[in-house]
Amino acid sequence: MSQWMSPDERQPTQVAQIRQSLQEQIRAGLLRPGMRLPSERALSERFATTRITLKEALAVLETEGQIYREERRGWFVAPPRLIYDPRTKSHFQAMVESQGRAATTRVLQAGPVVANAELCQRMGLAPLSPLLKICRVRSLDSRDVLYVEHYLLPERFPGLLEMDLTCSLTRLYAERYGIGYGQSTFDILPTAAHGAVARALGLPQGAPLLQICRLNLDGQGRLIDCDMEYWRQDAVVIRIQSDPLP
Amino acid sequence: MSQWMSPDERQPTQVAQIRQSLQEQIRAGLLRPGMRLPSERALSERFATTRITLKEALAVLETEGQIYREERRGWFVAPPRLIYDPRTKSHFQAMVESQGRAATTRVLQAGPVVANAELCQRMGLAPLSPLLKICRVRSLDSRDVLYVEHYLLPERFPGLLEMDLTCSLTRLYAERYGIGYGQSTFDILPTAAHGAVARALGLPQGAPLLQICRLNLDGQGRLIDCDMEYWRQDAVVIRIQSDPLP
DNA sequence: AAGTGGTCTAGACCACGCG
DNA sequence: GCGTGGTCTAGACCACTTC
Repeated sequence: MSQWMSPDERQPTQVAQIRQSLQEQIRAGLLRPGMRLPSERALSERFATTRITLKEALAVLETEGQIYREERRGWFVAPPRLIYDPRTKSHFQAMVESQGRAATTRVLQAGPVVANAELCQRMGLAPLSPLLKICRVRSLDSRDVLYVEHYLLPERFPGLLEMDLTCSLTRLYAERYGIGYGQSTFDILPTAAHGAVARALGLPQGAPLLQICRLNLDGQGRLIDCDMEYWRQDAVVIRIQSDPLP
Repeated sequence: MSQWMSPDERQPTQVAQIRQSLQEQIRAGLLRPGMRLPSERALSERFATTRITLKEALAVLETEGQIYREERRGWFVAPPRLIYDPRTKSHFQAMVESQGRAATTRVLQAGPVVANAELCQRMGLAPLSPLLKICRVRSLDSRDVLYVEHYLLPERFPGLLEMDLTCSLTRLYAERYGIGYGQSTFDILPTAAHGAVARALGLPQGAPLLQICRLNLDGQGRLIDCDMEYWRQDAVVIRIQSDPLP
């Protein structure tokens, strides 16, 4: 019945030892959240190894979300994760502040676009449908952690582009258009940073990300919008409390 | 208002080109789900580069979940993802079969343990509390994709270890102990493979994983168990449909 | 026995950040 | 202009899988 657990733990690799060593320093508080690590060259000397091997250890810690990088600026110790329940629609600012932290929002782009194939499929649209696209970056304690693309049906939101898009879109929907949320669907999956997302969050190409695609319907079951969220994966933990499904 | 999108797309790196090339072959169906890729050495020759660079491209595709590896066996094209709503408590087999796929379960270990610090905290237990630990590996179409550790309160489940633990624990709870689920809490976060998890799923140390920690209460709000799930991150997409929270 | 991925070495050049 | 991370080269040995 009970099976033994691999009797011979093989000796740890250099990568594992370096990872372990850095993790210990972080846990002990010697390397504090937000602090920059020494340069890769300095670390590789200190651990008597090459940069490649050292980078491999950093990559594992990055995958675990214990450290993060800013492109060409260096490696930093990850602050505590934001607790995020995707069902509490947006009010990003309120959610962040209720956890004792500071939020800001920056609009990168806002304008009409033509839906691409993936969006048409997700939103159930006719090919080449027009949409409004709003790109925003949101920060947690002055650190950019979230890049969001909102895709809205233009006919439901006339004049939206002239409004202040740095605040909650949920509030704009409700107060200016009388549109409230009903059922929503979320897809959560890890992915890698590319193009616009990588640039917006200051990540190198290929860095790990947590993607959340939300499809929002109104009280009558009609489509409101589709949001593509890309989180720095060290910055967040998805926490969902639920009663069981029927 | 609208900001231009980085006017000069810098020329793609070798890593990006290799990634692009492999992705295209996969999308076109020339490399089919489950197929093994050529060896790293063969690929690095074909792309006229070194193994390190080639491996970097494979690592990005792995992060995206387009390919996966089996330790020392090679790289494979990822099959379609299982759609998983963590709120539909277990019945792993039923969930898998309803999506037209095949499930199996293997018990690695089952026995009493002493709760570690993390578990005491998550479950709100006194230090050194006794628990029952059940380790299982679950496969999708003959591929091991999920490693689960269940931690149960021993006083609620006398004699459990003598039962057939390859089938649904949910069913055992209900049929043999009259215990059903009430509220549950899920934490979802990407992490890296280590030790027992890596061995159980045949992953190299440091490979990306999706961790889901579930804390299950019964109808009276009393703790039932805590499950630590570790998914191959290419094998699953978390999909949650929900009405908005009050 | 041959071939594979896992691990590691010892460099190099470049674009960019920062002072 | 210096140091940084980002990218890349050209090898090597070992443990393990597969034949």
